[in-house]
Amino acid sequence: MAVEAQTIRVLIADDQTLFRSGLARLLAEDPRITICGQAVDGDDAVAKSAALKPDVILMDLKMPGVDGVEATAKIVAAQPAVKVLILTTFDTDSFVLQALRAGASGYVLKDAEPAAIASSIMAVVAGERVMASAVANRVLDMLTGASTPKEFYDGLTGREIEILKLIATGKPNKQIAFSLKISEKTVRNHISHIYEKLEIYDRAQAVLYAVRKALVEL
Amino acid sequence: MAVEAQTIRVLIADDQTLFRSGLARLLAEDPRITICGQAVDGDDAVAKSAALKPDVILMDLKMPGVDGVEATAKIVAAQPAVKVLILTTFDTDSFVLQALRAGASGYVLKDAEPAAIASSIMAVVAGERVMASAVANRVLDMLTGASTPKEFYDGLTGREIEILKLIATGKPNKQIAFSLKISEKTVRNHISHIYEKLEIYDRAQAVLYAVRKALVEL
DNA sequence: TTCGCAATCCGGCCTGAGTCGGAGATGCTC
DNA sequence: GAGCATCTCCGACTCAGGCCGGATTGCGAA
Repeated sequence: MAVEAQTIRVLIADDQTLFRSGLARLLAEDPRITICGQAVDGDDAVAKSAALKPDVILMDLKMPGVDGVEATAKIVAAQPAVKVLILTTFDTDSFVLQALRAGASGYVLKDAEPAAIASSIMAVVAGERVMASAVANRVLDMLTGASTPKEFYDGLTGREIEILKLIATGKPNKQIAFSLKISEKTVRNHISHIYEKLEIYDRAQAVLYAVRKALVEL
Repeated sequence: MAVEAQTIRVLIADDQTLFRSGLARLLAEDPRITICGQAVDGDDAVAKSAALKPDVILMDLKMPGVDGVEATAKIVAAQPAVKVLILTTFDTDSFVLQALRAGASGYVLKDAEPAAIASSIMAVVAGERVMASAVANRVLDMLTGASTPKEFYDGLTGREIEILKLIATGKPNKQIAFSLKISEKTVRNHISHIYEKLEIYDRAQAVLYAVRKALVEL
């Protein structure tokens, strides 16, 4: 008990058992850290967080069912004192920002050194925000750039992103127009602008762009 | 030395440092197993395999540059005695079969229990083939079904899959026809058949199908 | 051998998609 | 107020994409 009061209590949320176990084992070697539990998906993370009241949650973004972003939002809302540290493979570009908006204290890449994870945990407990370098620049650009969330999708406007998402679900223009309650011609104009900005030529490439940027679920 | 002669020497190949380290730590606890090295990509795996001569290689499928399938083929060709055990997240459906064709001794899922990994390692060393259940049925169907690799992609023929892959890279029909040295009309006919079999209506959905089935890289 | 299937090709037909030019309505910024 | 960006709409045009019918070759199974 006296020991636990001094160590950081960490909850690991990741759907891959092997990764979770390995990470738990690695972190357990650090005397400053205690693994207080493991969660296999977003719902489980929310529940275990409430029950175990950890200091820090290591949260994977891509999980079945309730994903990391949603789980982060719920946990932060219910327990503001809990720090959420996102674990990402980095190929899910856009979700990192969403997670930070949802209240995460930072994120680290899955191919970081084990020691770096421990350091990051200590840092967020101290109230700092931790950002792995690669995406950090863009995040900082967003924050310093007078909160303009632009230029993240190559200058697409909100409406264009909205339409791009619908394209990427396989919907034809007519259905897109119906969904957004606008004319089909307008949809086509938007799409033309999208192609221009992304320097692509047709729908198939638009779908690929969208999945690469993780604008749609697979 | 006497100890090493009795333990299984394992090489881990995975691009995620954290996963690799965690797995190494987990396996190191099993007295029957010794981690003799780690590789960060396919090329590295081939090189370290030649240098370290491990008994078993745990090989991730999705790695930057040379992927697991190619590395497996090279290693099996150069060192037939080495057993390659594929580690997969399971969302890369098609590559599992390719890896097995390339000479892998089996595959295990990344969300398996740590103990199961150790058991699998022991099994492949003993000359067995290890298959995680989920995909195994289909693999068995293929083997028992008089070696007909059909019905794996909803009944698409080889040619159709070939064309579907090209669609999913964003190529228009004309370029597909040129690549395959066939008429564009023929391409369109094949595509019609693809749509029929997959119960879809256009290119965008075909692209989505392909990325879901991991027929194309992102 | 006959049958079926895969793969190849053709031509015609129709629709969806994408381009172009123009235009009105907001709303923000300088 | 002028300028700019965004969102909206329209008409008209072109063409790639998708569908249908029909036909040939070759291969493997019945």
